[in-house]
Amino acid sequence: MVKTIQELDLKEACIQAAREVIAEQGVEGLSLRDVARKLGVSHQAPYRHYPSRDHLLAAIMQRCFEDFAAFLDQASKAHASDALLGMGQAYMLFAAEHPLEYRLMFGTPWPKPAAHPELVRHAVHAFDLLRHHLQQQLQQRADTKQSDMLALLAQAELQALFIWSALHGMASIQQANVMHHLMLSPGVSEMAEPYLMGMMKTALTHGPAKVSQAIPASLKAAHED
Amino acid sequence: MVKTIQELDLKEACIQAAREVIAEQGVEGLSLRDVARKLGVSHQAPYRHYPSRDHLLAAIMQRCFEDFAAFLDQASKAHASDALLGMGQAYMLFAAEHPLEYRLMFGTPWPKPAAHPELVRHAVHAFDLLRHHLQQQLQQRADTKQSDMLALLAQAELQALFIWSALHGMASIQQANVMHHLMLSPGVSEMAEPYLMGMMKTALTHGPAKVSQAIPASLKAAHED
DNA sequence: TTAAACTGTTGACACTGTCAACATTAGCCC
DNA sequence: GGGCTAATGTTGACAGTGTCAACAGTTTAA
Repeated sequence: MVKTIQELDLKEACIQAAREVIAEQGVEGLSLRDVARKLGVSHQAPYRHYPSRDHLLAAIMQRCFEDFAAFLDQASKAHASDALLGMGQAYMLFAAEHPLEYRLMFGTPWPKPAAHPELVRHAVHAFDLLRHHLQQQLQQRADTKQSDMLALLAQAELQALFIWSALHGMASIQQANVMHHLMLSPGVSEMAEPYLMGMMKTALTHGPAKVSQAIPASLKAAHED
Repeated sequence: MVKTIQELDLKEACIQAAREVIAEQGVEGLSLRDVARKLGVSHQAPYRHYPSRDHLLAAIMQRCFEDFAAFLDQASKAHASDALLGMGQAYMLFAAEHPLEYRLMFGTPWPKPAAHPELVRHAVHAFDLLRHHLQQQLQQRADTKQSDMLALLAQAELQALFIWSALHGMASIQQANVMHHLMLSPGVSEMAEPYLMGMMKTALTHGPAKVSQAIPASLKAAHED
């Protein structure tokens, strides 16, 4: 009897088939039975390789993070003159070209992190690319003066979180396809992303301004009625 | 026979019960049959008021946007000396105190927008608060010089998108509870939000720097293998 | 060779959203 | 009032889902 599943490797084939289903119907439409049908296999076969639907999803998400990190890494190297800008643009490019993968990584409610430590590791690695790059850059600029290494690292992390926030926020907005509904002035939609990049550059150049921490207790009280 | 559903208004009671279920089990765990059980009513009763599960979800999301917009509006008025900062901090406060509502509005895949125009209207309204405020502020600063009204509006929209991106990105990161896994330097986690506010203020004060649009075609090509 | 592990199959269970048909009630026109 | 219609709620069914249990074949190891 000929095996109909591709290449005799069901575990791998599950991931591939699931990614296809996700590409067709979105994450919500993914069902284990669907991938089983797609592979011409009984509805319980995938269960021999993944203890639950969430575990298969976690495996797919892990792949996405690997691809994502590799893409960012490649971009920062290929664009060495301004690697930071390269990474930023690569981030947005990836989100635009792989909306479903991006959604899977950052838009889908995660399974319990404790159950999927590998997934967490790979996700953190993508962040570390950004963190390490910023740290090196700061260190390079400040190496003449003797600087506190720890403070430098902390600053790099703050910058990384800022950059990540801005990029992720913009990518989310673009993915939600919500700009069409905002009735923006002509051209604004296309300028939003380069504008954001410019603002980030300004902020990173000048550093944070002082803000008065002044959310009044009155608001909190009025709100927790 | 005594009606057991609260206050004889099943349509309204559905929304309330659904929000409770969501608060307990998250959006994914919401089922129409659950809310029916919770209200002591047959599993088809909610169907008389909402044509589908998505319509009930849309109604709830709409409520959330109303609350959210009202909260932002109140904050900008209560904090008139720097209304923009007030709105920003209110945004983060709302996300922190109502994580499930926030997730519902910005983290859940939306139902087809065309089927729920009211929902879109309410969501856009929250954005308009920010846009109008920025527009007024720009206009006020520039009224001595005669400025192009249209360009002013476009600039306000760019600023609004920038602010929204940064705030939404940071809120998403905080909600995902992912900072714990990043092994950040001590104190960084708490400083991330005020740091972001400072960076936003800097960017808004100085305006965007020029960036070289230089994502190379080579990357795109290498990527679409 | 024999026992154990791995991998896949069939069948069941509880659960879901949704459709169809039926029952009850409220309101309204004559 | 009587009767018609719409609104509202109920019961029952159907297909689809994730998951558990029991079974069968195949590979591996002792």
